[in-house]
This record gives sequence, structure tokens and C-alpha cells, in this order.
Amino acid sequence: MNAAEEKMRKRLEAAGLRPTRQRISLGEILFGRGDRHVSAEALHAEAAAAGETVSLATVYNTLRAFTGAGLVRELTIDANRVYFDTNIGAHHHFFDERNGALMDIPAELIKIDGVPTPPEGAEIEAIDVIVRVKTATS
Amino acid sequence: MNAAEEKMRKRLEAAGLRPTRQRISLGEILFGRGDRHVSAEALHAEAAAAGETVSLATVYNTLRAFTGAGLVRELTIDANRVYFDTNIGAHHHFFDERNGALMDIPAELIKIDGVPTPPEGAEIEAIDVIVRVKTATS
DNA sequence: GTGTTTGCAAAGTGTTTGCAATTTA
DNA sequence: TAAATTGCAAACACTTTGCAAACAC
Repeated sequence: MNAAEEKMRKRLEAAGLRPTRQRISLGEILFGRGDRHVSAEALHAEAAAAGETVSLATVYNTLRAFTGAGLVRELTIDANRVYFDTNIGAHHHFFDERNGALMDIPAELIKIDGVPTPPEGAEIEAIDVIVRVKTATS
Repeated sequence: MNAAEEKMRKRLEAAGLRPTRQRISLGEILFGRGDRHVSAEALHAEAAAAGETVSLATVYNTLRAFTGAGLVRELTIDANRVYFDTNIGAHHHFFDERNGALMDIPAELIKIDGVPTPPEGAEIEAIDVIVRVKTATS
């Protein structure tokens, strides 16, 4: 029995999710190597490349389940693709419009002042800072 | 000859766009009343409500043309819908996740410090701050 | 066993495209 | 008249859904 697999199984149980074969596989890919930003499509491809059999629908289901359980966070950065971020703490992003690359910016680095009081009855959920960059054309 | 229409015609010409009937109509709706945030679908509905005959495809074409000409700016805020902002100056946004409402925050109000140097060879295009709020459930 | 999850294929959204007809300069 | 624009319907890319079979507890 693989140790990483066992650990993932526990992590899913702790989050109240049934540790199915597919969720364990996807979890290992997502959380196995530091912070990641993935689209459903990309995760599906990675799973396939790793020899795991997981349908695209299940990848979507799983990512939604992980999001609901707080293991992962949805990012809105590109209008035609949902990204999921395995870093669930507060932080910001560099987004390279040329190639779609995303890079974390630790929350402590950026100081934001002067955010006005939200409209009557609204409460601030999150403050997202996206630094859009373009790499020079080669 | 409507004065507003004539003005819009000139504005389009100045931007290097042919002033077609459809572009003038859409332009008047977009720029006629202060800063606006619209989706293609919403603009199409508004045009229809105003009695203008414009196909949805043309609304998309026009918004793309306006974006290219710098009359309008694309906003990435919601993963399944593109918004266009008639305010092309630097500024930020409140976004109400409950009802999709968008509200401008003047750039001068918010001070951002500590943005790290972008990765090698990349240049900062824009810094977007999105303050996500939720109105209390009624 | 009972309720959950999977996976397929079909349906759904929002957006783009091909192309003939129309319009603009 | 030449080049750009329109509008329809079809094509697209991404995501969700319906439902029967497989699985977890």
C-alpha cells in the first residue's frame, strides 16, 4: 500500500469526502507537488498521462467536491476556463496573458489601502489582485 | 438627423471604425449614460428593447471592434461571461457574487504597494483589483 | 443493502465562424 | 466597385446533467 495514497485517503476522509479511487488519484496529482493551478482539462490530461482512468465528468465532479470541501479554490482569471488553485490561503497572482501562465504572489508582499466600504448590506468576501503581464514576443 | 447619432458617428470615425447603423446604435446605448458594464447578451437585449435590429453576432463583432479601438475594455470577473466596461481608465471593481452586479472603484482610492518585479522578460500590463462582496441573503 | 460516485453520451452555455447578401466609402 | 460589415445558422469549447452500472460503507 502506497504511503502517499494512504495519506490522501485520510485527507479526503477528514474533509468529509469518500476516498474513491478517482479522488485519490486526482488528489495525489493536485497536492503531490506544491501549489498548483490547473484547469479541469489539464488535470484530466495529467491523470491520463499518469495511467489513471478517470472520465472528464468525474474530474469536474471531483474539482467541485474539492472546492466545496475547501481543499481547492476556484480562480477567475480567464473568461473561458475555470482554474483551480491548490493554494487556499490568501494570496495574489501574476497572469501572463501571452501564455496563460499563473504565478502566486504571497499575500504579505502586497499592501492594499483605501478599499472603500462596500455598498449597503454587502460584506467583503475576498480581495483579488491580478497583475497582468506580457512576456516580450520572442 | 439626431445630434447624439451624429456625435457617435464622429466618434466611431475618429476611432477608425466605419459608422454603420448597428455600431451607432450600440455606441449610443453604451456611451449614452455614464460608465457601464455590459455583457454581449445584455447589450443585445437592450438594443432589442430600444427597437434596434442588431443580431447577436453583430453585437459580438461590435464589442470586439470597440475593444480593439480602445473604446471599451474587456473585464474578466466571471468565468462564464465576458463583461465590457465603458470606463477605459485605470480603476477597480466591486463584484457582488450574489447578483453579478459590478461597481467601479476609482483608481485613486486604492493604494497598492509591494507588487513584486514580474518574472524575467515580462512587463506589467495592468493591475486589476476585484473586491468580491456578498450581499446578505434577504 | 443503501446511498454515493462514476462514466458515458446528450444537452446546455456563451462565443466564434463561414459565407452570401448588404452596406459603406 | 472594392472592401468592410451584417446576420443567419452551424460549429465550437467548456461545463453540466440524466441515468444506469459500479462502488463505498
